[in-house]
Amino acid sequence: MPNTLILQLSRRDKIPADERRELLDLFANERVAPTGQELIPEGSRSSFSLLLLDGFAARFKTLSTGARQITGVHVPGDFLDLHGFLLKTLAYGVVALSDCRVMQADHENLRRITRASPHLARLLWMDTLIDASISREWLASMGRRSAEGHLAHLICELFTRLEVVQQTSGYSFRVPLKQADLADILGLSVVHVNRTLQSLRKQGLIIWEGMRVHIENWDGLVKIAEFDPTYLCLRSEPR
Amino acid sequence: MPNTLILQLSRRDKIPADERRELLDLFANERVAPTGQELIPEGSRSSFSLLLLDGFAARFKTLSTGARQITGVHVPGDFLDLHGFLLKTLAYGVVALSDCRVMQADHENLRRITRASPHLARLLWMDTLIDASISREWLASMGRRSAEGHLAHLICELFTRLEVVQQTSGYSFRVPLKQADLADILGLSVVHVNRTLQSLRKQGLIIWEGMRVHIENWDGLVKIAEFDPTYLCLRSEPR
DNA sequence: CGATTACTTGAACCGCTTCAAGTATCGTGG
DNA sequence: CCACGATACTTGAAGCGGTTCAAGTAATCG
Repeated sequence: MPNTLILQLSRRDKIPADERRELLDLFANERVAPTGQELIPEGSRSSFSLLLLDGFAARFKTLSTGARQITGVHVPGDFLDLHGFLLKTLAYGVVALSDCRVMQADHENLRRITRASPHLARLLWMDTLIDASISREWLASMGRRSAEGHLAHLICELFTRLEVVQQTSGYSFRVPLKQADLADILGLSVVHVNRTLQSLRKQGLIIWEGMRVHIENWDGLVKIAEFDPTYLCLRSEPR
Repeated sequence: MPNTLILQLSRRDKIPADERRELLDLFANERVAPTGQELIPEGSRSSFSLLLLDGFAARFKTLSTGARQITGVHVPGDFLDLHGFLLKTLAYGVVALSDCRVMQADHENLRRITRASPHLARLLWMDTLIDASISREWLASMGRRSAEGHLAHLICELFTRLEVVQQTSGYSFRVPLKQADLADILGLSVVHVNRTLQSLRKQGLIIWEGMRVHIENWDGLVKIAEFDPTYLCLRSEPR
């Protein structure tokens, strides 16, 4: 079932059949969470980590004003909280942005297979490093890109990540994000997200209708986003 | 020599003497880099990772406009690019913000000791996870905190991190950051950083003169920063 | 069909940027 | 030892990007 994870990992390194089997055996307790449910509460401790099989989820932090900042978006094949394996206490919550299907990997088992297989340990470590790399790229977006560049960059990133897990068809893909979610991702107000989307539409770069996104002009979008996929580490090499 | 690394790690877990020895043996080729030198060039590949022994360094990305965003600040005892061990190609450069002393750990050796000792592997993995956790907290600052809250939060974080490596005396510490560096960290203009600093000073929260910072009112600073150190994982527990 | 939620639009406002100039500090060569 | 240049910091004023408030429209759903 967690084939999307295998798709992600094998995009970055070769994974022998026995390691695939060990990975797949890791997961149990498949369950479904409806849109809006807190999959992992803020500041919680847990004895397992969740793998997202289906849907979109987001890491978030809520400030005292009630403002919410989303610090990461997860697509199928992503771990939601693999860092919880070692950090123990999570400073952030994870919420389902759409209906989600997840499975859990007990930390006990993670500990067992990472001790037994240094290569699997490195692959999982790498997974958390790519996660971190995305956060850094988001920091650059927040700090130094315009609202338009930032949004364009997000669209480029989501498209690229969804392509890896085969959730695109041509330049079209499903993104179950409301404009309010986008606002919390981009650190903008909903009103401005709306206007920024319109600007991208008027330039003939994208079509965003409901939850379907179509990129009309990839090169143009990449250009105003200054999108360079290096940070997503999509080359397969020994890790 | 790399005692600050041990200070950091043992703040999060117990480290047996033999592991300490193995860690210390990892590092070689101590060298000094003057302020402004690029310790690691943008987009580079490397066969070793650097540990910062002394000074301040920063991860940065430069956009086509020439604007620079700093996505992470390093203090003594921090790895500058431990993620390079597995990611291979680094999307970011690292620059010395002050005169720095560094040592290097060959990836070959990292591979050897992480294979031999699962616990050391987990400690190093954890180190990169804390790094990621800081990035996420920075995202929350960038997106949803005011300039004042953001700067206050940075000061709280730097104080806390420097305390771990015993680089504070009371509420005073040395921070070799120019206002231009602060601007690139906070994603603001130099002018506004200047005004925001003045505002914190006028409220009697901090004294920032040259490279010396003194926190006059910790509780007040924590309050406007909404600083909660959970994300720094400062509790010692089995990892 | 009515209620709720998502999206859209307009207008006033404000936080931060930009531009431009001035001051302070410090190292360096004459 | 001072004059000079370079760099960091500071200040003022105008402008813009994004927010906020408020209202209206469209889509969704029991």
